[in-house]
Amino acid sequence: MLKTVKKTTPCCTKMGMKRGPWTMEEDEILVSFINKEGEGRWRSLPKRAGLLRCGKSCRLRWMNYLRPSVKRGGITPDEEDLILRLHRLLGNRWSLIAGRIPGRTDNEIKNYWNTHLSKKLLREGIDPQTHKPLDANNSHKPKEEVSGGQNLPLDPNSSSHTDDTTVTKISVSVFGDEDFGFCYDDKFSSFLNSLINEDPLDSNIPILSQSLQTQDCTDEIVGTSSSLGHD
DNA sequence: AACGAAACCAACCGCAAACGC
DNA sequence: GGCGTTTGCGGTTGGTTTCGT
Repeated sequence: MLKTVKKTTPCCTKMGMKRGPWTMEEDEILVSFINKEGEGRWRSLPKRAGLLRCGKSCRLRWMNYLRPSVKRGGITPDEEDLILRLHRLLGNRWSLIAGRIPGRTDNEIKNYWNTHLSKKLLREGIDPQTHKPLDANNSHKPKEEVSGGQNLPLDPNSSSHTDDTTVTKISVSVFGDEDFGFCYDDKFSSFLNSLINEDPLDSNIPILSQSLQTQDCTDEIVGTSSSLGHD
């Protein structure tokens, strides 16, 4: 799987690289540089901008804090509801979830989930990973193990993000042990949109079925997993 | 007022896919 | 097609703030 043993580059531990919280001066330098030169080429950006930070750190700071589109402030109830629904569907695919919530970053949503929502679900007796009642999880092992499925909408173990841009497997066992198979991203996107625009949880099942039925996903289920939309 | 515990969140780390030569 | 580099992701850490005693 891994091509070769890669020399990791602990960029932030390099000599002279600054770490920790960003100062206003650094923020200003980064913002004005990106406004002038644009995003990208993160690795060389610090040098070009005159910052004593690693590229990763600059990118993170920009993406999570400095971008003009980043919305600051508390998560609204609507957003919270959306996060819950998307997480039930997608699992810990924070960037995917964030992509559906304008102005919110994956880091912010991840933090909000870990500090608020997962605890809230636990208080309500719901497993934050499976979104099933805790009792149900304990009393009987779900049968998706038999079919190779998992409790999570998406396989938590294979946490690879391989398929985000090509193919996405939706195993919506949460909604009743159904495996919807593989769908290409545009289909998945429209499916998510339908989910977002529709209301509450229980009504999602027909929505899922309907939207997926119309998307001839089954064509992609068999035989294409090896090509996975590449080339 | 002082202290410790809990909560919060920005930032870091390591991994893997995507990209480019 | 192979290989090195860059980018993006999710998990985790640790510093700061808030809360309770």
